[in-house]
Amino acid sequence: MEEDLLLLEASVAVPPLAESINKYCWPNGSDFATTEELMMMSDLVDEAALSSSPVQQQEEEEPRRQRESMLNKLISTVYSGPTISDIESALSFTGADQAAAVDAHIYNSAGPVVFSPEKVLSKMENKYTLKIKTCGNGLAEDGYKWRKYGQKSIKNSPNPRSYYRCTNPRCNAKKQVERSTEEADTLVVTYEGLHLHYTYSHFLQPQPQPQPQQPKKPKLGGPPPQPQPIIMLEDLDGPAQQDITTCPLDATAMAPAPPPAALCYLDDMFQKPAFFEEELQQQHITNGGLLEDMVPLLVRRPCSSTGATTTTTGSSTTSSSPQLAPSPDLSTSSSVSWNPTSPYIDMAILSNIF
DNA sequence: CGCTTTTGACCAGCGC
DNA sequence: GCGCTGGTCAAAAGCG
Repeated sequence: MEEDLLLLEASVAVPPLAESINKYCWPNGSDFATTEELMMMSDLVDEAALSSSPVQQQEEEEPRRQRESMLNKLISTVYSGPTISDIESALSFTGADQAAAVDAHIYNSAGPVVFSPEKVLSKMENKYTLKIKTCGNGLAEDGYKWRKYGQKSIKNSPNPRSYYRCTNPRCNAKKQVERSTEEADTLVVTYEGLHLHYTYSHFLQPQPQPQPQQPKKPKLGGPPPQPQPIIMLEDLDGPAQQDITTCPLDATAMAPAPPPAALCYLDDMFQKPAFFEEELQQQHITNGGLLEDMVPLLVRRPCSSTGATTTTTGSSTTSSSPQLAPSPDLSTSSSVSWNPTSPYIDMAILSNIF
């Protein structure tokens, strides 16, 4: 493919970038570049173009257009889920519910609109299942703080199912966790409902690095949480797992990788640019940082080709202290300390949205 | 003391 | 209507 050669040429022309591109190209050793990786590559190549001479830039203008076209084609090929416009459509309700109007405001490019979470939930699929590889420690973190409110033994399953609810009083997100019967080191986590907030600790509460080790609850007893769990997103509507990702993830970010449509926005957020933090902080102060504040930030902030030096360092200092059920079967949730340097955004939110 | 987990009871949905 | 099953409630206990 000619366009592929352009990418390769760009990486060769700028040696430092070549390393970076190699880092993002198939970082998990697979032979398939995810759309996220493609977008990262695109940004890196854009940098190469910007660092070139004006003449070179002019000469590279056409290849760049071709590349963008190629990326768009690839994205449209790889991703068949909801698009940004779908999301905006889903969020752009002019609800008659005045209570909802008071409680939830979002903005789009056309100005403020009223957003009714209930209507979004009814319109969008708000339940999905994750299969989470636990690396032997039986832990699964997703950046949220959960409170366990029940546990039931399930028929034809040797493992009990635990029920968790988001501790945020304004959030009705829930999840069910049970250990897979097929794979002992895999947890089946079913998320239900939208988080009406983001994980404050990730964006707003910088923590000292390295993060101090938090004491673990005695009943845990196991080894410290280890990074790089493997997760797979499973569509409830079908038995087959979607080929979402098997990328290693930070243990503090046990959440599905975002579908590609969100990638250009996520890429920006991973940088945590000053404007973004400031905006988040301001909105957090004014109304407690609800999801409806988060979403417009995602939607309003289009992909920027400037400053796209994504560094997914993903240091994993999981200091969470989830409590185990009496049986040594599963353990997720609770008391998450999000590593502020982690590149992983609140994927649970985003996966609900996208 | 406040928060979280545990666990039996209760409830609702579903199939027969 | 009845029983089964999954989901939720809430009091008690545990923990820091």
